[in-house]
Amino acid sequence: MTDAAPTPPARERLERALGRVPYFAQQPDAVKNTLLTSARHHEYEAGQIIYLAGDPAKYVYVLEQGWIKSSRMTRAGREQGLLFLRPVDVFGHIGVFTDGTYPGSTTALEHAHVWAIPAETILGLARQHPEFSVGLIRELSSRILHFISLAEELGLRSVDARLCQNLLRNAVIQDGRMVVPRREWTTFDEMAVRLGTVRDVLSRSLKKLEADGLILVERDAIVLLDPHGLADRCN
Amino acid sequence: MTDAAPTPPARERLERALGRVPYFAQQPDAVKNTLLTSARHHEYEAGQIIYLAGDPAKYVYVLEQGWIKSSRMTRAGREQGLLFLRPVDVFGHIGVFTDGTYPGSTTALEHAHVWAIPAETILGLARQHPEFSVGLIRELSSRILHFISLAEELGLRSVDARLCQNLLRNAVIQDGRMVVPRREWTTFDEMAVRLGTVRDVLSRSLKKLEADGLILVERDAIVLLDPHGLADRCN
DNA sequence: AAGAGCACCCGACATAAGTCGTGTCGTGGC
DNA sequence: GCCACGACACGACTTATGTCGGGTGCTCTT
Repeated sequence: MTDAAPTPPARERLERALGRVPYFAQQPDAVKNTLLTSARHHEYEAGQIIYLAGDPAKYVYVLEQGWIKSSRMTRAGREQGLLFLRPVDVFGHIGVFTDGTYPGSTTALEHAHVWAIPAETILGLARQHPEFSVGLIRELSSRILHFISLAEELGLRSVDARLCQNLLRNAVIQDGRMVVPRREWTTFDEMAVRLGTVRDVLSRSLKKLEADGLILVERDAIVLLDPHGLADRCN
Repeated sequence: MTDAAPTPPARERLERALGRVPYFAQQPDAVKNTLLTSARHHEYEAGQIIYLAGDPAKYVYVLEQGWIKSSRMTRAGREQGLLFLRPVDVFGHIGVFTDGTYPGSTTALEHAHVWAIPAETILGLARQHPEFSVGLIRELSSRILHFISLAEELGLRSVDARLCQNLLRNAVIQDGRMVVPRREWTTFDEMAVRLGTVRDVLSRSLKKLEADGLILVERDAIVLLDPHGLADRCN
């Protein structure tokens, strides 16, 4: 983790990053300037923990580069993924607005650049600028939507169904094929965490889908051969 | 469902109800007056549906009296409880701040009185009054905390563990005993919905706990004989 | 008093999910 | 080339969870 005051080039990067954050791009200059001068740059290596569940929530973060996950763990070591974040997502704000501790742990999945904004700065802006608050409200609401879906899936759907749904949700078109790209960190273990299960079970599920000709698991991608058939199994 | 303009006595009831809503009591008079004049009273019978998941989110509701549940269902009829609300909780706001449709269905568990506030009123207040927005932000954040816990429980904990946790969480002291009160609508089916399982499984879990001397299931309450032993099973 | 409906019980069962031990394979360091 | 390691495969197994069909007792109605 490195620390640096936002010197001109850094400030530019931050400005560009913030500009891509939904609802924050159209904030008045006063808000933007406060954010620009208060944010500090941090860097994390793959696997490094940014904060743990229960840590005091001193900062709200903006993810400039790299993927990050937020999760909760049991003593036994099982892990439930809560969010997988990519640029330019905001994280850490929930803790700031509730009891002052982060609700989940956050880990860098790959080399990541983030901007840390002090909690008081955010709270101050929210109190003074309605348009900033409304942006936060929208951000928080859409996150609730995400967690409602997560709870529904975990409570009502089988691992197979969740897998199919996740594949379809993360699919992109790549030279004519429908694929879910796999990064270096997209191991079976990580995918299992995302689905709320363990590697073995996920592996079996994938095999089953592959045997049924619905998908093709390659080193750097999962090819969706039959999106329609996959959709059928989401029930 | 009945409709009535807030005549003086009604307005008083509404005022009292709003006064008990966290973060809303200390709103400036302008905010309070807007809410008081725009809210309409509705009544629902036990089992009646207030809105379904996907309905256009025209109102934000304040629950004045009675219990309400919010849930999602599969085609097959299985149901996952998302929230169990009691006076004076707010509901329906998520849909207003996202895509304009309610994310879950809401059902009255018993005879219920609610106040419906038009979505535009809420949006307008949020844009104009920072202190109102901050109240909403806190409300939304604490709801996120709830859903994170729900997701964690569903993903990482067994039905037994969830049951123990829920019993402890809902326990109250009643003439010296630690009990979870049962209302008329607290059937095994409803409890199962809350835990994200089915009646039969819940029934077995309860039997097991009873056989082990940890609890006592009575008609109108579940007595926690050994809270410490229950806590051990929450792992 | 009979009948209907509901809440719940119970045993048998099928399937889903998680665990464990071992083995393979490719990669990267030395 | 050798070795260590991490990612993944596979089969055997246990346990958890959900489903089904039938049965009991209670309450409310008529």
